[in-house]
Amino acid sequence: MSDKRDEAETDGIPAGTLALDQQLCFAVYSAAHALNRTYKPLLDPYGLTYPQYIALMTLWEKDGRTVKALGAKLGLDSGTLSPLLKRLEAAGYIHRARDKSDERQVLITLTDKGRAMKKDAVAIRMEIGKATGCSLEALQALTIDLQALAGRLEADQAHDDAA
Amino acid sequence: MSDKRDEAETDGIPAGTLALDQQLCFAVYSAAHALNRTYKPLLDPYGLTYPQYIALMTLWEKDGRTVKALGAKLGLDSGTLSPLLKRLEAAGYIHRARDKSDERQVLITLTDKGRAMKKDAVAIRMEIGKATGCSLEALQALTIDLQALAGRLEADQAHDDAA
DNA sequence: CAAAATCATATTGCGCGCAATCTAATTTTA
DNA sequence: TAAAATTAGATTGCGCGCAATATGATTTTG
Repeated sequence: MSDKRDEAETDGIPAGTLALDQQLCFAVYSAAHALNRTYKPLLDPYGLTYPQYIALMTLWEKDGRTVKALGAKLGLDSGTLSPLLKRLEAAGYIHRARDKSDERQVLITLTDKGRAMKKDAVAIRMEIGKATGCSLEALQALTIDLQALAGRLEADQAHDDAA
Repeated sequence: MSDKRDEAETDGIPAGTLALDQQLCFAVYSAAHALNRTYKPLLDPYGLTYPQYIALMTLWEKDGRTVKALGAKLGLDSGTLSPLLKRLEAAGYIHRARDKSDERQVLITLTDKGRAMKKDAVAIRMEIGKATGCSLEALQALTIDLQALAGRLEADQAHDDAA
């Protein structure tokens, strides 16, 4: 009667039907939490959370961004970034200042402490790499696949917004 | 002087040094947010959040779990699950009841509404599949890689706990 | 130039995620 | 069996993430 792979269920929906995408979304969900939990003990000594650390990373790449530019890079809005950046400032990692030429904008710049943290991040990077237990090639391939997935999902959302 | 791929920076840390793992952790972070945002408009009509939907999925797979068993499956503790399950109960998707043979445990069972939702999930599944724009094979490969990554990260954490 | 529209950021409210703590039930052990 | 230890959940507090709203600053329009 029913296929071997999709065994019948009492509700009439084969057991395998929902499996794949559920597995994907659950796998992304689980991997994000697992990474978060791996970073936590490494960042706790610095009083940093994982999202705060990610924000610092983008500033190491290019300092002096506006809140909006940071938000575009991180995919976060001011509702998330404003309080996060206030906490990063209170912790001494960044400085916030209104742009004199356009008072609507707030420029985020690294402090000495924020720049110094970049050197400590090298050790954190090695710990994470060790925890993943993956080769650099495998991590790179996975990264590319994830970027492609996120890119297509975002494009799809942009498409829906236009409709 | 410096290698072509790792151009020197003013702080002495080559630009490429931090890039790879940053890209991976950021890619996982971004993909999780993108998936969440893709699910949101599909789940809003049902008054469900993405984590609530994931909890329902695990109950479709096996109904009548305890809170602890659900937490083990989802990687969540009671601090997250207790209020989430109370909201799922208030929305009419599940029923919570103390186990008569062990009053410490709370058994979570699907209501008729909760079981009926499984049929609607088929349409949601197809929307997500379309939004990813990936072949089933590609999604499956990505899922396996992510499961492997999460598995190794969790094993690493368990190892650290023992130390 | 003044009113309207737009833009950048901040604030509020709600739900998730986690650590820490609390309560009640069960099991261990002395 | 009584005391101690363990277990399952619930609660509290804090930070993230997002929608909705508010506030000023700038730009556009009439």
